[in-house]
Amino acid sequence: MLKITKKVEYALIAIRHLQENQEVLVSVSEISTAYGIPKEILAKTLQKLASSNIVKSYKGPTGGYKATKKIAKTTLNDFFEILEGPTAIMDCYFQDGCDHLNSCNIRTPINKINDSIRNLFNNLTLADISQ
Amino acid sequence: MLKITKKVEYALIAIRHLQENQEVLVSVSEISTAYGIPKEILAKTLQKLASSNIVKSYKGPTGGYKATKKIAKTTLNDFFEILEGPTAIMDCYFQDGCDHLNSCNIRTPINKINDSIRNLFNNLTLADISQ
DNA sequence: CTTATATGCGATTAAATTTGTCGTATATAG
DNA sequence: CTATATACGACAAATTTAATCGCATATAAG
Repeated sequence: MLKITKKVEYALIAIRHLQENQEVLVSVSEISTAYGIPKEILAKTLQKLASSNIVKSYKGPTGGYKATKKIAKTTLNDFFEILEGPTAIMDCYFQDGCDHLNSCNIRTPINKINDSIRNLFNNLTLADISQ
Repeated sequence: MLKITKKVEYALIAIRHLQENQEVLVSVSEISTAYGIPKEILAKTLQKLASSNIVKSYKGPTGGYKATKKIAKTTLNDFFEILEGPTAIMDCYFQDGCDHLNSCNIRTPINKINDSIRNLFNNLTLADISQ
């Protein structure tokens, strides 16, 4: 439990690679072969990052991806939510429709844990964890 | 991602129920029917908590479980690790044998995130999240 | 001392989630 | 025009999690 997904792992790898090669455009294939990551998954992951302007994409031959200045300022919480949706240790934190609401005796603990984690991730940027 | 498991959820429910009924022994069946939790899973979960002395068990008819004083002092990290093993957002944090070690460019970020989470959970007790 | 009821524990099956693949469309440099 | 890149949706495989089953051990009560 409390594992990050491959999508997030791949996104971190890609972002760091782009940051280390800011002067050129890097294609999905290059990153994919360099780190042994399935191309299609990496492609989709970078597409999500591109639509959130975390990276910038360029189409066509000689196209590829480029790091943006937004990366450093992005919080871990935003980063995770771009890729995976709301940060919640249980679905009932964001969703309604729990069957056990009347007998539920763990709302307070669940909310406290969740708030702590969200607070942690909202106060850590991608720059913070990079060095 | 970053979800807690049902085992942890059930353990939290059971612990809180035991704390609210400290004067009596409570059986698995009682908790199971009160909250609509599968009996066998709840039983195993409480067995783990019992072998870590988070709760105390009594066999035989009229037997059941009882909260202990250790509960309040237990950190979230210990609690999670009793039920789920080491807290790690990626397996490579605790295990060896990663194929990508040479090309891995995210060790620092992964370790920083993991350390942050472990630090958070080591400084939160079950008492802290209960009120 | 037998019986009913509780915990203790391992193996197996079912369900859900995550991961990876495939196919197709669109943009663009040469 | 063609080759190569991103963009996006549907589907399949693999892994993880959740739940079930079966049997053993302890013990209170008649």
